Amino acid sequence: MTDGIVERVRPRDRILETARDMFHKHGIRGVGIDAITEAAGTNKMTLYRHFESKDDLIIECLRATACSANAMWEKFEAEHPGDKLAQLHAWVRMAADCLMSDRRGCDMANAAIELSETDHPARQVIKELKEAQRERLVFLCRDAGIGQAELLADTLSLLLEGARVSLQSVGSEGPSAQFVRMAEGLITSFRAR
Amino acid sequence: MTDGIVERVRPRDRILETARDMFHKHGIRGVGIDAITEAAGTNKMTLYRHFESKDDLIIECLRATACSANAMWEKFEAEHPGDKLAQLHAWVRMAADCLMSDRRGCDMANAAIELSETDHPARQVIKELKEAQRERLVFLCRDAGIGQAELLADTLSLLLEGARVSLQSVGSEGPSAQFVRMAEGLITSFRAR
DNA sequence: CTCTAACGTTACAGACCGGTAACACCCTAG
DNA sequence: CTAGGGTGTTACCGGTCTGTAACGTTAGAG
Repeated sequence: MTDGIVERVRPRDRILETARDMFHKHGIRGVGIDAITEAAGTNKMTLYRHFESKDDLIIECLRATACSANAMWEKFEAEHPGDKLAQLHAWVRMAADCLMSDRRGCDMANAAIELSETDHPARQVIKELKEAQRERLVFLCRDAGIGQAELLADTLSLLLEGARVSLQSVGSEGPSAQFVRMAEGLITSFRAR
Repeated sequence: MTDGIVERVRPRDRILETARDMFHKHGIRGVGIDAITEAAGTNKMTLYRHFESKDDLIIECLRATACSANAMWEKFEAEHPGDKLAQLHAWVRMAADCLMSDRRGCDMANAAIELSETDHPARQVIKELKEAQRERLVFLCRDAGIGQAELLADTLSLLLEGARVSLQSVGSEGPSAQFVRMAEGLITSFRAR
């Protein structure tokens, strides 16, 4: 009955990882506390000893997602140290991989849509984290020597956001299939200005 | 106790309109049958006499939304008969108005995100209706004399989809604020090719 | 070994959900 | 006037949800 290494992981981390995975796959409102704890190999009481409420768990999941995103940015810098343009192309590639390997878009955006209450505690977190991502992309474009850096960054942001949503409504054969072509075309176009 | 004209509208239509409005504002999973019937000035039994289930009601709401969208296209043609390029610009203006006047994006896309089950009956409807919208935009671009019509149409689609999602996560000051500039820039760029 | 803190188990509260049954009512077509 | 279809009312079913209480168990630090 030993689950080996898995059992060595602290319940809190197991809950967090399981919740992230299940929220991502089935949506926040589509997953209950019981389902999470069972999948994490623990129980409801333990969950509520580590998280104040489901909303609190949601927020922690979003923070963890933001953490993963930040790790991506560090990977870009590590793989192309100093070469900001190469990092921008790496961003496009990463985004495309994300579109191909996963049919459920961005956790932040999905959460923002699901949690329609304007005063939901997660909304502020989503906004902050999304703004941070936007800023990083703007800086990357600027440091890559692109004139209208903000406009390119915002355009790329909307394209990716749109592609991840389109993927969920019309599937992988829809407009999102052209994402790389669009993004690379835009970068080329902006560099020529 | 007479509600005047409102009372003259058949319960089915009142339910449909109310459900559309509430699903749009609060999300599908965020609105219950009881809340809809109460807001529509009727009751649960009457709803279930006109709709097989909540899923059925959802689907009918989406069809109604698609109907409204089709009315938009006819308005473009009526306002700029034969002038496809003007109609394309009208599409951009319409999209921008939509972004400014409403903080909750596209009902289809939101539903696709909320209804994460891959076999949900609404998914097929969403896909069909979204594909129809895509086709109309492609034809419009083509008839406007644009060479890479599919690519422009898909890019504009993703931009709008992304803008509507971004609006919900970062608000109106985010990347979506630049939507018109992006769209018009793209049209100009594609026309020059 | 003992003490303690984390964890597990069971049961339950209270609310809400989608959906149905039975029955009373009203308005209109004939 | 009357028959009947559409509508309203009430009560209910079974299920699921978040969150809590009380108590038993385990494992590691000292």
